[in-house]
Amino acid sequence: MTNTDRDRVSAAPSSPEPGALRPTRQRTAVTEALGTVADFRSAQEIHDLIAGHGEKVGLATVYRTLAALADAGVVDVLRTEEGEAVYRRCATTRHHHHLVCRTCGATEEIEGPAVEDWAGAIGRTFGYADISHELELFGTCPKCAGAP
Amino acid sequence: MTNTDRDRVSAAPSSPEPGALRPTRQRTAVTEALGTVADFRSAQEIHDLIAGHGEKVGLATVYRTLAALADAGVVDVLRTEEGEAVYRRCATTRHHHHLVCRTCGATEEIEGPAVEDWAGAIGRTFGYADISHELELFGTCPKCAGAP
DNA sequence: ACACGAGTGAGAATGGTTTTCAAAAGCAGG
DNA sequence: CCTGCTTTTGAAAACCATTCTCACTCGTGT
Repeated sequence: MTNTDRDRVSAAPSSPEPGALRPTRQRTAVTEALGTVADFRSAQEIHDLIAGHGEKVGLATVYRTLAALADAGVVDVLRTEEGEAVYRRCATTRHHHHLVCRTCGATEEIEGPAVEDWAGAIGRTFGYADISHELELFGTCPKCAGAP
Repeated sequence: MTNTDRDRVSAAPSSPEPGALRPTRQRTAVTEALGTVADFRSAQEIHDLIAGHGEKVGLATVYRTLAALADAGVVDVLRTEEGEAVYRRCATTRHHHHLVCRTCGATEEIEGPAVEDWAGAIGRTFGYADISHELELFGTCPKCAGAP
């Protein structure tokens, strides 16, 4: 139920393409805010970011927009230890993972073909189909390790 | 306050080792409930499970006990897509991962020394210290693939 | 049995996220 | 520039998992 499942009415006189989002001031503000930061941010932080920039966008709209973007694969979502959702616009839309500094939040995008293969092999071993996986690394970045 | 000052005991008589949990009816109920299921369950589901068994344990206590068990490494915790925490008593307390059927929730415990090494190597490459990682596989188990 | 701290539970509080719904904005055609 | 239709928005309320509060009970060592 967390899906952005809109009922696309086929009776629409001249309905455009399905799934086409209307470009609005608010949505622009969200994507721009995402562009100004390099690490994962919560919806509320993004909301504050926009506010600090002078614009005013409702929190609900930020959540909606973020969900839509995540849905479209434009942003990556992951959950903090506490279960809070954090978002980040990634350089690539391709499948990849992250190495996140648990102190400052700095993030590196990483790929691991070996892991992908390994996951597939494990799946086959157990007879599981349609294997997918979630993998995130956490650590302390050089900067934070140097100056605690 | 009627301070019966005779207990000037600096070495508290009744606080021996830290981390020693007192065995109570409630805690037994929780661990037993965990023993009757093979897959990951939410705190509330476990609470219901206990209730269905005739026992009555407060939800808050279930949460507390689960947290303690997770803390002790006796149960594994992971987050569902929606951010809900789910718990499972695993066969081993050693570090491992899971292959979870996304249809029926059946779970296999898996180990991947190669992945551990890979994670460490990645960390070193980027100069990150104290590398840890979260990894879960999802798929469709043979049973569910056969009879949808 | 006694005392005292750990453990418990009902309900309130928290806090992130979603929903509601009426008003505002977009879009296409007249 | 109007008109009718749909999408989007936002403030506040609803939701819901989880945690906290606090008076009370239980387990344990003496």
